[in-house]
Amino acid sequence: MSDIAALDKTVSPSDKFREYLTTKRKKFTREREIILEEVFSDHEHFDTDQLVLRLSGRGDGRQVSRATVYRTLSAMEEAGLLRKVARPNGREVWEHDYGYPQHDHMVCGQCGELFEFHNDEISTLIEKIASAQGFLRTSHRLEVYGTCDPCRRPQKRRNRKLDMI
Amino acid sequence: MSDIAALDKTVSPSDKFREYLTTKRKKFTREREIILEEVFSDHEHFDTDQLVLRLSGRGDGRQVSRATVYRTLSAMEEAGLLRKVARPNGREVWEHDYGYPQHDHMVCGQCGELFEFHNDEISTLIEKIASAQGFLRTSHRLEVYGTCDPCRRPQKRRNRKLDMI
DNA sequence: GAACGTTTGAGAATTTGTCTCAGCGGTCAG
DNA sequence: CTGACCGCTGAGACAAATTCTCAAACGTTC
Repeated sequence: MSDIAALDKTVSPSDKFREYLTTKRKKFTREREIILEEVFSDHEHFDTDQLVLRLSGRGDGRQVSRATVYRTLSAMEEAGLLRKVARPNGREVWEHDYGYPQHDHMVCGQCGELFEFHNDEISTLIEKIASAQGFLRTSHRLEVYGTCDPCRRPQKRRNRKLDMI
Repeated sequence: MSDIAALDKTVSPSDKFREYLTTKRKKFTREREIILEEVFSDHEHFDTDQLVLRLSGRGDGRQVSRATVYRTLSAMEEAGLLRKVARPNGREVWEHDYGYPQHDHMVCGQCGELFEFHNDEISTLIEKIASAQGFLRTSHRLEVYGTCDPCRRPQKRRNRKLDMI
C-alpha cells in the first residue's frame, strides 16, 4: 500500500523539514532526525503515544524524550509534513501530509478502519460555498461515517476490531 | 385524529432519550433528566465544563456530579441526541443532533468562531462518492478551516482571543 | 414493596499534553 | 577551525480533561 510513495517527490521529507527549520531559524538536531526517520519509515496512521513507544524500543541506544516527540510532531505539522485525523473514538492520529495528495476519509463504524479517498469536486464545491460567505478557506477536514464494503457483506467473515460483548 | 401520525413530529428529546435508555435496559434517573433539561434549554454549542458549571449554578438545590455529566453526555451521544464538533484549538464542543437539520461548520482560525452552514450538493456528492466505493454512508463531519469575513477585513480590530470560551 | 441490577458522588487515578530549567550542542561569524 | 550564542533536550513537575472505584442510594421489575 505504500510502494508508489516516491512518485514526484523531488524533495524528501527530510529535505522539506530541513528547509522549514532553516527558514524558521530552527535546528536540525539528531533527535528531530530520529523522529522524522521513524515517522516516515511507514505510511500508517499513528498516535503520539505509539510513536513514543516505538522510539523507546529502538535498539540503537538513542532515545528521545516524550516532550521532544510532542514538540517535533507539532513542528512537522507546521512544516506541512503531517496532519491530524480524528478517529471515531475521539482520539486523534497523525498521518503523512507530504508527498501525498490532499484526501479525506471514510471511517467504518464496524471495523474502525480508515479509508482514504480523494475527490476534486468536493474541494471545488467547498471552496465555492466558503467564498460565497466571504469565508477564506485554507483547508478542511471531511470524515464520512458508515459501513465499509467488506463489513456490509453478510457471508464473509467481517472485520471485527471493535468490541463484542 | 390519529396520534400515531402526530408521534413522529412530537418525539421530544426526552422521549427519545427514554426510548434509548429502555432499549439499553438503562434507567431514567433524576440526574439524567436534569442534564437533559439543561442541555436542551437552548441551542448553543457548549463544552462539558460549561455545562457542569451551569448545572452547579442552578438554584434548585439539586446538583449533578461531574462524573455523571460526562457519563450522561456520552449516553446522549449514543442516543443520537448530541454530537461533538471540533474547535480550532483542539477543544471539542457539543451540539444538538436531534431536531436539527444536518449541517456542517466553518471555523475561523482568527476568532475561533464556529459558523454553521447547510448545503445539499455536498451531501449528495458525498453520498455518491461513498457508494461508488461500496461504502454505506450514515453521516459525515465536515469542517472548513480558514478566516471568516469579519476577520478578513483590515483595520477594524475584530479579532477575539481564541481561548476565551 | 422487596430484590436486584444500575447509577451516583467524591475523590483518586489516569491520560494526554505542556512547561521549566540547567546543561548540551548545532551553527555560523570571524 | 573555533568560540560563543542561543536554540534544544530530558526528566520530571504541572495542568487539564476524563475515567475509574466503590459503597450507598435509587429505579424497575415481579
